[in-house]
Amino acid sequence: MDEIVKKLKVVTGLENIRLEHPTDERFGDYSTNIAMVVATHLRQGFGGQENQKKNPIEVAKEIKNKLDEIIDKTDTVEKIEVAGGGFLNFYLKKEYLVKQAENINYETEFRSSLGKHGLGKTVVIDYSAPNIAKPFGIGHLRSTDIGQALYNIYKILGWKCIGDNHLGDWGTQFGKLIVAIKKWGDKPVEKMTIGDLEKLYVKFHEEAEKDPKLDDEAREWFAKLEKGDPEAREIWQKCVDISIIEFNQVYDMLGVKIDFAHGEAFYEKMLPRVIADLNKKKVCSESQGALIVEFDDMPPAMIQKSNGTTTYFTRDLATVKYRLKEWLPDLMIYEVGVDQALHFRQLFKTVEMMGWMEQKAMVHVAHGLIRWKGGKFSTREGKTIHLDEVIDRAREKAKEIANSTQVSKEMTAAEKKKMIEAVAIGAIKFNDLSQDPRKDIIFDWERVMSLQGDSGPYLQYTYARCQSVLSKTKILEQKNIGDLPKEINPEEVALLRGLNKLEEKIVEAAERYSPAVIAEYLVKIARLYNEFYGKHRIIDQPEETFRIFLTKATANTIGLGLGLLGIKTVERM
RNA sequence: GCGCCUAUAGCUCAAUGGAUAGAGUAUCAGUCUUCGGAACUGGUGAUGGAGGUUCGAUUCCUCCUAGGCGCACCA
Repeated sequence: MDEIVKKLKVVTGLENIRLEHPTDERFGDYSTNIAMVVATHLRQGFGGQENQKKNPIEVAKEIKNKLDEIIDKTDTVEKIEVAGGGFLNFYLKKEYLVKQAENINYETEFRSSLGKHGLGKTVVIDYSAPNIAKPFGIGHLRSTDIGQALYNIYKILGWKCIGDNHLGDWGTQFGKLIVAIKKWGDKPVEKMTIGDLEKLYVKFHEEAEKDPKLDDEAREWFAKLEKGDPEAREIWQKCVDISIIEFNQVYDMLGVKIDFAHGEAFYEKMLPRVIADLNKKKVCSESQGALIVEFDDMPPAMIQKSNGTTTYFTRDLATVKYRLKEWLPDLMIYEVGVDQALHFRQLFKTVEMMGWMEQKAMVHVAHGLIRWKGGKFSTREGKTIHLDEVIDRAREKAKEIANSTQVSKEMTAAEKKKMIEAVAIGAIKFNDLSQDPRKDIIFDWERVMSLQGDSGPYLQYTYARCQSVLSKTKILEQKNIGDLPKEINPEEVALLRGLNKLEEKIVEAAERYSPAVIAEYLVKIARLYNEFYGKHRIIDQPEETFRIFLTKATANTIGLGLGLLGIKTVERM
């Protein structure tokens, strides 16, 4: 509310004025604590000694009186109140709330208004990044879901977005894999599945514990690979091909599309140049035969191992250099697990030392690790959760519920299958996206499979419910509302207020790098709508026009929000 | 040993330094003469501990406890 802020500045003479939404509906649409701030300042002797004994409520009353004189009350503001502790609460006119909410129903205009936030700016988002020759686990699912959602959010705000899938397709692990394939592989590489490759990799680690010489062999093979040894390159290429095919199936199923998939190997040829750059700027130094970068407050990072091979730190530096040159980004977001926090702190610092980019323009969205409800998440014991299993179980659950509903009986087999798929994937994605990315996530089958309460399907259900209502009304023009009903009930006011927060929630999600902001918001909207729906009839009521308008705006809000989260809507479920 | 992160209801999560700490789930009790019950209404139930800063602290600072992650030839 620019108008209120502007007038508050005039009255108080202060620049730093922020309006917030009160925690409780009864306190209006906006509130400010400015009177408390002013009172504190007065008490401390700022700005005029004669007022030193003012308490916040008196100050608030003074401000309110002055505001009443200069604020135009014909249009937006209904009333201003002074509340308990000295809060100033602003109540907006219902007509104004409705007018705001109408914006949502003009999708083209609404989107173009959203698109002004990031106009002219570019962001590179690094996400998903599964490892070649390893199955797609739920850890990478988290990076994929959150990364894609951030991509969608920045995009709708007008940023030019570049998504890059930094595939783990290079490194000593391939030395290990080659050794394992040559020693224990029981069929040609091209006939192997990703599961076979994983087993060989696991076997390598088991054997290497008994015979440490295997590690040396693996390092040698990686050195060969880096030098372009034909046999090593061939095996490597086949492993990459097998994996990519499988990953693409996963992305198809998830409805994810990533602009580029420059893996680590892509940067291989640029590495000598990067090392030369570092040397030239004297950013790195030699230590025990290796090249390292040293920091004041962090352990050193390794650029080149003593046997001449590179590390992924070097490749990440090359990646930054490439991205800067190619896309000139204003912001770079890395959606990678928190276990790599130190690596990225070192990387960002080094990039700044090189003068390539400021540290603050690089963000590591460090998502928490996934743990079992009971305790640790042990990958060593082979207890990784494969994505396939999760989706299969979600599908079963969705099918079970669908079979008990009336609507699904009216569906064709194809429609039903599609719906079940959307619900299952929606449930899984929402589970990831509805929590603060930074926190560890407790993997709980019951919660992931929950299709009720705070869940993806709850949103899909509410959307479908809106569509059903809209299909039954005879009101044709649902976008705007001519005359308001005489009275707007509390449920309707609450819903209107909620709907009007869509834009600021999208902005907040981008600022906090947290799709969870949107997920939480959508649940709130769905709840407000369902509460309204439970208490008031829509069709064949005097207020039908207005209530259809609310229904339309709710459907549009949920539809747009779910789209940002990468969750499909369904017309019926 | 050093560094980073986390701790909110039985469980899983919310709360830009603000008003009576919100949801879901579980549990107990209700709503089907209904535009979709994958829904709605009500009850029970919480800020790890000790200090500090502030008009005001779940939020900021210090210490303690518990857990997680990381600390050069893995990524």
